[in-house]
Amino acid sequence: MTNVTPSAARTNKAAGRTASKEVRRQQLIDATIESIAKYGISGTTTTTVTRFAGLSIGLINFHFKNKETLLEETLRYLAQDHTAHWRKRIKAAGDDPAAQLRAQGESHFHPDICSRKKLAVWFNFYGEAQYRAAYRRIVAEMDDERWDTSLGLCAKLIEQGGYGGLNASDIADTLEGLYDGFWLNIMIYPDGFSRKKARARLLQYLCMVFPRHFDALEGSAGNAPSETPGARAAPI
Amino acid sequence: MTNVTPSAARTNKAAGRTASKEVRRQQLIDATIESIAKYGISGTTTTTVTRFAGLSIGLINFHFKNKETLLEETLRYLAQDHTAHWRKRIKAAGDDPAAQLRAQGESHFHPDICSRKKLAVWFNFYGEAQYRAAYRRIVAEMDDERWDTSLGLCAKLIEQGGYGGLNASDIADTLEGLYDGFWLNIMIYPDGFSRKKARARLLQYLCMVFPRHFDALEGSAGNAPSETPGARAAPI
Amino acid sequence: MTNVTPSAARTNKAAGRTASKEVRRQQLIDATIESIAKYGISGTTTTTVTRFAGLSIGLINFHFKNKETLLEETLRYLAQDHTAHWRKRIKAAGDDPAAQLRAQGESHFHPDICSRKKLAVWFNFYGEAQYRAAYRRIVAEMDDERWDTSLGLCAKLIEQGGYGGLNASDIADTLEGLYDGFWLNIMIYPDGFSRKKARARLLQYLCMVFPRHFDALEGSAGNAPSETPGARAAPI
Amino acid sequence: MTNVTPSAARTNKAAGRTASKEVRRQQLIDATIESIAKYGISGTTTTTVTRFAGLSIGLINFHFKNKETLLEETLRYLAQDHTAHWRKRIKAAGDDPAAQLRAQGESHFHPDICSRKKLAVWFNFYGEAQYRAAYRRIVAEMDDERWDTSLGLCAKLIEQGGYGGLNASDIADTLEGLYDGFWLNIMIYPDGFSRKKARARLLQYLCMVFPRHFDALEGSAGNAPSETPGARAAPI
DNA sequence: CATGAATGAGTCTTCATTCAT
DNA sequence: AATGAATGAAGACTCATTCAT
Repeated sequence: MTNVTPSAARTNKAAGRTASKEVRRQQLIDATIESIAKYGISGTTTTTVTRFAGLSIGLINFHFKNKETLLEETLRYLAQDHTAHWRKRIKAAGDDPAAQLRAQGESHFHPDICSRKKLAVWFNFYGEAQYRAAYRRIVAEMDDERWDTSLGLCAKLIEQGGYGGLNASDIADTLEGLYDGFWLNIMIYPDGFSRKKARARLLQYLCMVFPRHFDALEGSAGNAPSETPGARAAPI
Repeated sequence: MTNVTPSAARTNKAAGRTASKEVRRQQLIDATIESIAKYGISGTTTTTVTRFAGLSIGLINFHFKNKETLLEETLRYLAQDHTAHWRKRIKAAGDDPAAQLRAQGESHFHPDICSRKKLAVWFNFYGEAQYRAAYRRIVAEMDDERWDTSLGLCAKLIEQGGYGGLNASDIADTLEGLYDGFWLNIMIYPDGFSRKKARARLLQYLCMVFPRHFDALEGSAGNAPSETPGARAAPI
Repeated sequence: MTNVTPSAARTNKAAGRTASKEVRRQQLIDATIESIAKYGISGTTTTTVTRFAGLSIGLINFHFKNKETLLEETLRYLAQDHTAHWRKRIKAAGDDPAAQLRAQGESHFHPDICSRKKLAVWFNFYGEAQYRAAYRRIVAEMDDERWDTSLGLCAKLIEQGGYGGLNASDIADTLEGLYDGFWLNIMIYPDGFSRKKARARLLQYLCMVFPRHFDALEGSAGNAPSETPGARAAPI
Repeated sequence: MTNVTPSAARTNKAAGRTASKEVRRQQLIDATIESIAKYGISGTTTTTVTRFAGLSIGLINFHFKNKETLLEETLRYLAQDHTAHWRKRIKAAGDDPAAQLRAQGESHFHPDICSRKKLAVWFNFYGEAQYRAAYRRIVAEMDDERWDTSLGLCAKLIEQGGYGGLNASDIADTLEGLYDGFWLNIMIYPDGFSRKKARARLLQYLCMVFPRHFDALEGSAGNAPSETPGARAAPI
């Protein structure tokens, strides 16, 4: 996401009448993320978005059918952004399924993906998902692919490692829970639960499940300096 | 939560002008939960709430300072409701810390707590938490107590079981992640991820971590009929 | 229509919070007529209407579903107002079909019905009728009843008078044309074509068609002082 | 009016950058008529007009001072179109005043003039005439000439035929009423009142007024097949 | 206590007009 | 000449809150 601050806004304006349709759309989507992160979906108005984008109000309805469409496109962008991220990381991890699973998992807690801003936006959309079919569809598509990939990798590990009683589907479900749950905790308790802790807990879990693939040392290494021992500390 | 259906609404009205302040407040809080579950926080208006409650619009501002206060009271009610539930379950579990930890965990996925309606409300509040300090405070208070209790129980188990490398705080964090993550998945994929599955996955995890306390069989038992094998199935 | 002038508006406001729903609705319909007469349908906004009514903008959407509904109700009111007027006049005309036909015809040019304000409103609706089925339905219902009545009266006169080659339907069509055409001319050329002239021309036509029922003198009497001899004079 | 269909639109575009100012103006006026006929004046935007014309939005403000001017020019075009039509018909009718009057009258109901599209546009402008002096001026100019011509012809016939009590001005007024009234009825009840019927009723009236000039047979001939006997049938 | 009509600030959306290309 | 992205004023509609009854 291009970093659009009020001062950057002026630059956008300078880009002015030349900017291509695609550029403007992305500008508005970025501004929407800023706005939702700051004011929530219900506090996000055409005015807040265009103010962040440094553009005039009329533009939202020019580049998107309406505000609702802008919100959906924003969610879609976030989903594709995330999916593209872990796909790239898996590819970069080589052929080892263990490395791939770890790469996928750690992608969730990478600063580019797991910023407070983006988490806030995600949970705003989750809140609305219950009664917005369009949101659910977008999220489900992303989750399905992620889950399927997860499942495939777990299955390979189980086969490779001869892990007797394990069920790949169970583990994929648990991983999914950890990803989402850690996200929520990072969002609500940024001082008590960090990305680093999340990665460490994730590795610990993988070490426990697939001991012959994940080195216990690694897990405990990630674990080491428990930044905030004791209570979860003050929330945001 | 009292079950407020439109037909029940009429009954409320019949209770009429004599109802005590406390009754009216609870009636409005229940209606707020209904409304948020159905329309989300942003779609919840004084009108939707009072319609669910079968009362007149003027009443919200009579019994609560304003709509915002009503929302906060609703969140507080949910938090206390949940806390009371697991406290009672722990008490009922006797003196065994393992049974207590399990009771606390399973409380999260008990139908009274983990209904689709309530989950929807929770995630609506989480969505807004980012920029509503009042919500964060209410949620944090509840979470802290839960986490502390969790931590204490894990510590006891570690001591009892002589589990070498384990760190109670790590496990409490992971449990917290599983609780929240499973909630999200139950909410978004009610057909793909059930309360039953959530309980099974939770027990599996506990078996893995505290094998000398939780019987592996139990875990696999809860695991048994994987209702929807394969893909996560259609969302809501 | 109650005469709502800006000064009267204040009185409405005084009537204030007590006014019954029916009264408020009529107040808004009256204000809509004022507004359309002054600014046309396209120039009629929620603001102009409520300003004429001396009420706040929010009220339109409280008493009517939306602005469109208010417009339809206004047209319906005008149609019913007109229909009620000629029905009453026919009744007052006794049993003579000639007197009844004349009464119906003259009703169109009675000051209560054929005011510049109301004509302006009628032709605004006619302009939109082409692509608003709702308007057409309302107008058609009124017109059908009027035409049927007209037809029946003409048939009686033909039978009574032994008018050989006449066809009641033809005459009803011609009368309908005269009513509408004279309305348009009165509206556009108030100085060149008056209600009085319209009545006179109507009677002339009736005298020509039904000479044994309508006295030629009457017609020429109504004709007498041709206020603006020569050209049609300046428009509005 | 050139027939501008979407496919023709592309051709216009092809005519492209070389088209003369006059051609572009007419193209826009034709598109305006299409647009008003379909969406009404209030629904006619720069976008609907340019879409019908197959041109870009910027052009309206390039070829006309503003949208209002385009509307006035469109009305002026319609008025001149109509005037030119009956003038040509009168000329073609030879020297007989009766034939000329009839020619003028029938011009109103000629398919080129009395199309549903054009009627719709006329009545849209009449609706706005009340508060748009510019429209009234344009309409009045056309009407005055028509009325004067009508008056002259009637005067000649009265003199020729020795019609005793007749007043040319009265008849011109009545004719004007019939023209406008029949137009309205054709527009609103295309299935119940046709151009053919309108011509027949007009001739019937002329036969009645000027029996020695207009053959009764002709009138009854035009009358003959009353397409829809009985009620006026469904509106548009 | 309770009601619900009334208020008006705030939102989304439309659209005539401008202007850099 | 022509284009169409950009602007922002103005419109319809929503809804928390007030208050007379």
